[in-house]
Formats: sequence, structure tokens, C-alpha cells
Amino acid sequence: MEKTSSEQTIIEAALKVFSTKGYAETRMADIAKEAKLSYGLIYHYFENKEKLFDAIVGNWWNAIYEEIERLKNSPVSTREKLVGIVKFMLNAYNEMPELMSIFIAEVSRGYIYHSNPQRRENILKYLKVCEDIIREGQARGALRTDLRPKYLTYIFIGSVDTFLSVMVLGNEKLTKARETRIIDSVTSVFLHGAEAEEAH
Amino acid sequence: MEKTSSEQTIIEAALKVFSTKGYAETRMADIAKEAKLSYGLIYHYFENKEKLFDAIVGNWWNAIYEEIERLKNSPVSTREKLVGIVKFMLNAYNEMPELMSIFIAEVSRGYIYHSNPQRRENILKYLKVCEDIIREGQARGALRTDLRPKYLTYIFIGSVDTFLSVMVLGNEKLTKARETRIIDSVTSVFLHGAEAEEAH
Amino acid sequence: MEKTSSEQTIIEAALKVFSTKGYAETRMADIAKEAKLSYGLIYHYFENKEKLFDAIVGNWWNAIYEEIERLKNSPVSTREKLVGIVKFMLNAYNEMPELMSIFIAEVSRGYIYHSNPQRRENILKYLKVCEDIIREGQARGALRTDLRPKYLTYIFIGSVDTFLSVMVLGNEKLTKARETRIIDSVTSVFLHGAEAEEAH
Amino acid sequence: MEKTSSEQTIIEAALKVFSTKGYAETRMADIAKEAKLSYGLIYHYFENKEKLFDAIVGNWWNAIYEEIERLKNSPVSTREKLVGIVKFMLNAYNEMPELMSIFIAEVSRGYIYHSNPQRRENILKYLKVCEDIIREGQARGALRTDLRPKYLTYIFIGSVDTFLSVMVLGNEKLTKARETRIIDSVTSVFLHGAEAEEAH
DNA sequence: AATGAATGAGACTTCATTCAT
DNA sequence: TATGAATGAAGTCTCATTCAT
Repeated sequence: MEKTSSEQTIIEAALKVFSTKGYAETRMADIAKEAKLSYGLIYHYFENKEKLFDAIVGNWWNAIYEEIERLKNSPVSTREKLVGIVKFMLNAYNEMPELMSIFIAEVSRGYIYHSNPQRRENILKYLKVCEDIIREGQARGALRTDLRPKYLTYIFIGSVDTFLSVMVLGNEKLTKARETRIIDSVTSVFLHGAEAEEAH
Repeated sequence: MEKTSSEQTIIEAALKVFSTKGYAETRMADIAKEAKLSYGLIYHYFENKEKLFDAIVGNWWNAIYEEIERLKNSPVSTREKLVGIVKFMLNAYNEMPELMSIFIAEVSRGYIYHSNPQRRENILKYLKVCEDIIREGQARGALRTDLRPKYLTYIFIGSVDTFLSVMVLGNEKLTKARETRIIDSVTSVFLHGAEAEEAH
Repeated sequence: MEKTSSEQTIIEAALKVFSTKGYAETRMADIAKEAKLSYGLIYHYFENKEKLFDAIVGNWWNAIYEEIERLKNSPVSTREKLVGIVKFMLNAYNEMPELMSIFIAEVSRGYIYHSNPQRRENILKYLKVCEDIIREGQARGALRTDLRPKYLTYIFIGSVDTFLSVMVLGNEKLTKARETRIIDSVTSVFLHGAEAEEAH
Repeated sequence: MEKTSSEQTIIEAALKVFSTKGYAETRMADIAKEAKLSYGLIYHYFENKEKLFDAIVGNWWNAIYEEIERLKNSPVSTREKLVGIVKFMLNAYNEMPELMSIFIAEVSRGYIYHSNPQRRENILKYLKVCEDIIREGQARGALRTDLRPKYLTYIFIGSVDTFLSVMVLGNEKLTKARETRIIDSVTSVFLHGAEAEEAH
């Protein structure tokens, strides 16, 4: 399962180029140049451009599922699970901003057209796993039950997504303080609302 | 200012094709075929593919700005303004699902790779106008002031966006009942939070 | 035979554009725009681009032939006839620099490829008429007879051409003094040579 | 520095097609067909049609400069230097008639419309180097000093050019005898004039 | 006479992919 | 493993020309 050095080099180069130019504007030659390898070699390891892209994104999806699944099964409060999701995504942005850029631009928005049914599945599965946590939160009395779990999920995930989008767009640096502020804001509003106390 | 019949036909055909296949996969020939016109004529009216796309999206942005600006200046509560935004977007989805599909899928994506600085401007202006409403809500004591208006904006807009995304993805029909449910969910969670009452 | 106003406008516009961009790079739309007329109208008067070009150049050829023929038949010395040719061409450059530009760029050099046999004929006829004068000069003892009249013609015409070329290239202004200098130089060298007297 | 076989094949094919049809009428597909290679490969070696053309012409300019520079610095009489120029050009016509055809037809034309400033430079440099020889001829007392060196250059170069033009136009064969005759005619007229002896 | 919308063949160029070495 | 020359389908766009009005 250990990837050869060249294969890894290609993946890293592809990640960089895809995140900079987008899938459609990325040329196999760009990747080869970035990797300082011949483009013939890319085809030695990956069937074609799409498969290369999917290889990159596939890894990422697995990491997401694994983490959210882990959170889901961990014996902590719903709030902590939600915080865990935000934390994980922000951390991912910090450590792999390129991957996050692709995630936001190509996956989270661009999936719409993807003829490839696998891609549609991925995003739906992502929403599904989050929904499980929400549903459990309702079941254990932590979350309102008058709203559909699906809807709550959209609201929560949408909030997180937009933060990531804005950061990707602005190519922003994420300090520790900022990370805390974002986690606080998202979970606080999601759980308690944005209405002023005195307005109650 | 009145557009010729052919120009309108081209815009409608382009809208349809762009929303179905995405910008990158759309062929000028597809648009011409859809419009039942020669593709030479497209270039008679639009400089190139990108300009045609921008013409379509530009109109849409203007409609958004106009509406949100109108809401901002209308003498209603912050809550009603937020409801107005959600209503407007859902209504737009209902009446122009193709436009909404493009909005969701292409706009933020094209922005990330910022081939065109105009696109960056558009989305930033969109967030800006929404932020004005949020900020005003804080000023008049309707919204919490312990969180940055920018962040509140991301959370609110993100929620709406994700609903639209999911509907576009699922090619879903928006009934009146569903519309009400979504509006309720989004504003209710945004204002009061998702936490169960007894959890307070 | 009187040309309508529009026809004349088109010819003048075409002259300007052809001389600025060259035949290949000239667009019918450019001519229409320059003439401030619709391009449909160009086709009302001229069958196509090539015919329009030929109409312009054709007039010019006729003027050249007429003048050289006149010189040929005028009762002056060979020297004066040669001076007359140079004078005529310089004068033409002065009064119709655009026409001269076309003549140099498209006719005198570019004719090589012209599939149109008419064009080939024109240039050959031009050389032929000049050769007549040279031949007559030899016959009347004014010019050396040890060299082929054809060759003398090439040498003379070539000299004139290059002056015109350089002026066209440099977009140069032709003052009266300069005109005299060029006429002197060309005829003097052609008749007496460029060798220094003491070198004899 | 060694060109690959295919690159050389492309250059030769391009030379042939350009010289036959002219730059404007040459299709990349024609070149590919002539070279019996795919047209994609042309773009593997040359950025575009213009660059391919310039590559061909650039080589030729370098050969010209080198030769004229060599002549300029060689310890022979001015007459012999002028003979050298004519010889070189006639020889070039003999060995590379296609290149000469392009030289005659396209170079000044491309220059006039100055799409490319490099072209302007080339032709000006060409005239400049020839002028150096003329100027030196005046300095060493071999040529008249009452005429501008620039003008003498135009006259000489113009004569040579026209011979080449006519040969290219007529697709003429250059025999050894003819070559001698042309060299004699051009240099003899340039140095001693075309006037009959008895006319002095 | 005049307009300019409409046509569509065909040009240049791109680029994913193959394959001989 | 690795290279990069070679391929060619397919895309965007141009522009001379036609034609209904």
C-alpha cells in the first residue's frame, strides 16, 4: 500500500495545481512540470486525469468519514461532537489548504454537474454522517425536535462551509485565536441563536 | 435597452446549457443547437463564452443586489429582513432553477480561481450587503453583539446556500409548505438556536 | 461612369484600411466601419473583397500605364523620361501615400503568390512599358547597348522601388528638396554610376 | 542545438508551403500534410504559425548578416564587396529559392504592417550593414561622395532585389552564365552608369 | 440604396492520451 | 520505471458573404 516516491510526487503536484487553477483549467502538463516528471509517467500511475483527481479527493473523503464516524461514536456531548467537526475542518484547512480549496470549489459546489455518480454519493454520505450526529442529539434531548434533522444538518454544515469558503477565497491565515473565535461563533449561534438576549 | 429576440433566445439557451453541464463542459455549439441558431450568431452578440456567461450572471447579481438593498432600506424588523433574503432566494430557485444552479455551482468556484476580478467583486459585494443588515440588527439591539457581524453573516448565508445546494443537487421541487418550513428552520435556528429548550 | 457617393466612400475607406493592415488582415467590417456604412452595402457595389481590392489597384495601374505611356511617346530625351518616371512615382507617394503603400506591399512584393493571373500581368506590363523607354534609349544612343534592356529596366525600377519602400516603411514626409535629391541620385547613378571620378 | 528530425522536417515543409502560398494563405494543416506529420506536432515545436514563420526567416537573416559582415571586414575592394553581395543573394536563390521567395514577398510586407517589431529591426539592420560597405567605399575614395550613402545603398539593394523578384516571379532557373551576366550588369551600372560612352 | 442579423465553412490551437524506446 | 515525441479529436472563434426587410 506504500506509495512509490514518484506516485507521491505526482499526487502532491496535482494537489497544488488543481487547487490553484481548478480541475477544468488544470493541464496534465502543468502537473508534470510541477512534479518535475514526464507526463507519460502520470499515466503509468493513474489511468487518466479524472482518476487522478478522484484519487486525491478519495483520500480526503475517507479521512472525513473516519473522523466524523469517530466523533459520532465517541462518548461526548452533542455540542462537543459539533465542535469536533468544526475543529477538524479548520484543522484540515490549516494543514492542507490546497485540499480544502479543492473540496470547497470542486466538491462542495461543483459536484452538481459531476456525471460521476460516485461524487454525488460522497457528498450525500458526508451530509448523512453529520445528520446522524444531529439525529442522535435530538434523540438524547440536546437538540430541538421540532425541526427536521436534515434541515439542522444543512444549517450547521452550511455555516462551516461558508467560513471555509471565505478563508479559501481570501487565502487567509488561521491563527489559534481565530480558530477559537470561529468555533465559538458557529456552535454558539447554532445552539443558542444570534438573537440578542434582551430581545427575548 | 430592449434585447433583440435572438439575443434573448441565446441567453435562455445558454442558461439552460450552462446549468445542465456547467461552464467548462458547455460547448458553444450546444448553446447554438439549443437556441436553434447558428453559433456564429452567438459571437455577433457576445464577445466570447466567458462574456456570455458573465452577461447571464451579471443580470442575476443585479437582481440580488437590488432586492437585498431594498430589504435593507425597508422599515421592517431584522427578522423580517432575514426572512426576506431567504424568501427571495427560494423564490428565485423556484422561478429560475437554472440560474440558481449556476449561482451555486459556478459563482463561488469561478471566484476562487479568480480568473476574473469582477467575479470576486460580485461575491464580496453580496456578502457585504447582507452584513449591512446584520450590523444594523446588532445596532438596533435585535442581534447579539458579542459576535462579529461578518461571522454572523457567514453563518446565515451559509445556511441558506446549503439549502439551495441540496435542492439544486436533488433537482427538488419546492412546494409552498416546504418553502415555509425552510424559512422557519433557517430563521428560527439562526435567531434562537438549535438547542432544545429543556437543555437551557 | 460617375461613381455614387457611397461607392466613392467605400473605395476611400478600403484604401485606408488596406494600406494600414494589409490585404490579409483587412476585414470587410473594418472597411464598413471606416466608411461609416453597413457592410451589406459594400456587397451592393463590389462582388467581394478581392474585387474591391482589384478595383482600387486597377485604377492605379491605369494611371501608371497612362503616365508612362505618355512619357514614352513624349518628344523628350531618355533622361527626361526616366526623370519623369521617378517624379511621377514620388508625386504619387506624396498625394496618395496609402495607394503607394499598397502598391509596394501587396503588389510589388506580394504579387508573387497571387493566383489571380491578372495581377501577374499588371506587374509584367509595368516592367514592359518601362523597358520600352529603356530600349528606345539604347536605340537612340543614349544608353549602353552592351547590357540587356530588361536588366537595365530592373536596375532602374528597383532603385525607384526601394526608395518608395523605405519611405512607406518610415512613413516619411517628402519635401520638395528631398524629392529633388532623390531624383538626382537615382538618375545620376543610373546614368553615370556611383564610382568616384578619380577612381576612373 | 541539433534540431530533431521532426523539427527539421516541419521547417522544410513550412518553407515549401509558405513560399508557394504565402503566409496568409498557408494553413497549418497544409504544412502538416506536407511534412506527413500530425499538426499537433507542429505545436510541440513551435508556439504558433507566426513563430514558425519567424523561426524560418530568422535563420535566414542571420545567414545574411553573417555574410555581409564577413564581406565588410574582408580586405578586398569595394567593388568586390558589392559583387560579393550580389553573388551571395543569387547563390541563395539558387540553393533556396523557396526562402528567397519568402524573403522577397513577405519580409517587406510584414515589415510595413509592422505586426512584429522584430521584423522592422531585421530589415533596417540589413540596410544598415550594406550602408556600412557603401560608406567605407566613399571613405576610401572608391565611391562618389556627393550622394548620401543611404541613397546609394537603396539604389544598389533595390537593383538586386528586383532581379530576385523577377526571378522568383518567373520561377526562373539561374544558369552560371546568367549569374555572371546579372552580377556584371548590376555592378557595372551601379559603378559606371547606364549611359552610353559616346553620350558623355 | 441601405441595413445588419444570420449563416457556417473552416481556421488556429489545445491537450488528454498513447507508445516506441 | 521513465521519457517525451507523436497523435488527432474537438474546441473556440473568425469572417466573408447572404438575404430579408
